[in-house]
Amino acid sequence: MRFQAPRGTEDVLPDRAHVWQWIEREFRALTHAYGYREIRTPVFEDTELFIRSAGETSDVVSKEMYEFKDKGDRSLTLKPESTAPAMRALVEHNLCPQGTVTRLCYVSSAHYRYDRPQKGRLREHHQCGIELVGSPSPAADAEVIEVAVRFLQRLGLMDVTVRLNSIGRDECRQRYREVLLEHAKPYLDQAAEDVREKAQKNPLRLLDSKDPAAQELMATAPSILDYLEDDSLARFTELQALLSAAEIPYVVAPEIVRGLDYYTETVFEVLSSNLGAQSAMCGGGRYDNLIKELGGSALPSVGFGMGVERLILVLESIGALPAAPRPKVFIAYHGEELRAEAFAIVRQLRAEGIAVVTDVDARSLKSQLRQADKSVAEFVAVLGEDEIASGTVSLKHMDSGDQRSVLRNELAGALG
RNA sequence: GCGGUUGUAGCUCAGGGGUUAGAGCGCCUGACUGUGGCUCAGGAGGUCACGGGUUCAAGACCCGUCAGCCGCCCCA
Repeated sequence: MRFQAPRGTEDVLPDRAHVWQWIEREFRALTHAYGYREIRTPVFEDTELFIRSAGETSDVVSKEMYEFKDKGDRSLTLKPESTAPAMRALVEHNLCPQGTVTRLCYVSSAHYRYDRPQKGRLREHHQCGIELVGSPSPAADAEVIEVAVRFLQRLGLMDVTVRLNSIGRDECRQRYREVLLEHAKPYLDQAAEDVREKAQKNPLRLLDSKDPAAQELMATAPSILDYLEDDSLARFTELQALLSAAEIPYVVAPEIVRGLDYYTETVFEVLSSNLGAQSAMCGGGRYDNLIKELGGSALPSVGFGMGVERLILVLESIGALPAAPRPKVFIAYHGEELRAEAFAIVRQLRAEGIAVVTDVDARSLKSQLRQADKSVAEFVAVLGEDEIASGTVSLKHMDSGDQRSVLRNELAGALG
């Protein structure tokens, strides 16, 4: 019986693992510089947590949850997103006392959504993200967006542009929905059943529809920005000023809407043309009501999530993946009789923290050189009868081919 | 969840009813029995995704399942 990885999941193989390590290392370093502290939450949560936060009618909750009952008859769900779990933990452990601001991040956290897989869309995927809790200031939004952009730039994506919008507060959205439905009435009257249903559930969805007829209609639709409350508009304006001052490239995109119900005011995303239909690399926004909804105090907050698999696809498409780390030296030896002697050298070098590979099978010297070549080790040290006699090794630099004789007790230094 | 498309060696693919299924790359061994990459020679490696059916005969045709990909829905 042969098995394959479950549908929509991917193995990270050794040739790629260093890329993940690099992304995680860079993300930790950057978020640390901004004062974010890592949080790790369980892979599953009470199902109700996601229903309350993302919203009963959201696609994530209504059709994409990995929900199951445990042996104690509890309804649990593999987390489809990380904001709600992080905020659950924040409330549970009182991580953000009234009047303070708390910065949290998560690194390659696993997420599960039961959807039809395609390139860039998996049933298990990973996100790096941050949450800035406790501030209503547009400076908080600006900081979060800045972290996302600086991170992508740091990885080598030099032309990233943030797409930015404000969807206001509930009252504003309520009014705008009606205006939008009215505008779309002629279109909806002759639209397909599922389109009408979708419009009924969430009229804002019409805005980013890919249907040409809908797009044409939306081009002449009133903008939500004209319906924002005065204070929302003022905050949105100030956010743009802050982004400009920080030299964050952005465009206002009134059509963007997010799929989770908890978003308020600022929403944003970063797209890439290298991802096909699943073009969003990063998405986020403000959620001023969520924490209260989860039983905490009214803490206005903002955050983003970034898809690691999608990020890697983009980096790969522009040739920006880092080279694999190289072993420092391959210890080759001539014949099985010299293996113990070779291993003694190997042990000594490793004890000094040097990355060393060697052959366990005592194969021919030619074979060992080939192994060394494949391992991309920087050096090969050859140990044979002659070297034993003189207390040396023959040290070969693999890139140049230069070879010289080095005393055994000077080997570690010669590798430097 | 809907529509389409593909599945043959580790990888990229050829073979589209007729003996023991092929190529390139990769892998292993060898070409002065102490030296990688280049070249040459040899070798290993396949339940032709899986299960059923049609046929004298199926890798090929039909049905189902599983999986990948493309689009939609949605999203990271």
